[in-house]
Amino acid sequence: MSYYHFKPPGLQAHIFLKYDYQNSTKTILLHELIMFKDKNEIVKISKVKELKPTDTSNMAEQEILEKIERLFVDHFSGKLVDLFAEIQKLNVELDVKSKYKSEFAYNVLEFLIKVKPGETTSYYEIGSQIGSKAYRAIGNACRSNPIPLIVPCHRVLKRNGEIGGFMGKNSDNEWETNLKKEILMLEKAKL
DNA sequence: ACGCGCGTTCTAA
DNA sequence: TTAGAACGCGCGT
Repeated sequence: MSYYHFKPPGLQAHIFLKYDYQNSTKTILLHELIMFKDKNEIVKISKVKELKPTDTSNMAEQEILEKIERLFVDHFSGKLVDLFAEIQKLNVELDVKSKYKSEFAYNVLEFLIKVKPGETTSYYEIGSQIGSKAYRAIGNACRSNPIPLIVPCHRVLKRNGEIGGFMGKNSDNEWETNLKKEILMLEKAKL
């Protein structure tokens, strides 16, 4: 298990990818995307999870990671990229099934990937689409999303227009909720 | 501001 | 392993 770190200019967050590189197939299996306020947190997590940094001697691996980074840089510089669709065109497999194990959570995921940059939805709307009134449970499913941004849980708002929580935090003026707002602004979504 | 609803996770047998 | 209590990026009143 390895990690790759970068920071898109314009976004107030560092991005940390946790992945495995399969040498035989030259593909990357992406397990997790984590966002951090500052770089120190990244060092902490990588130690705890016993992750090795990217093997910069492996050109094929490095190349895929830089392509992924480019997509994020483009996206947050205003060129609105469908990250889920574009990353699938690279030699990357998204490891969503290990976290989205229940049928319920998988339904939420399937709906989320249809929400494109600049659009928003609500927990209520997801509920009516998947035939459930468990709005809080939908929130929990979004929270367990292993790859935020790529699976766009940040585009889900409360029905009354409030921002709602993000990455475990739900009170105003937390770094996480401000980040959610910032991302949506960069995506030029109507709030 | 309070009660509700319901999938998931935690906890104690 | 299994029931049941507790917990939540919410909703309606």
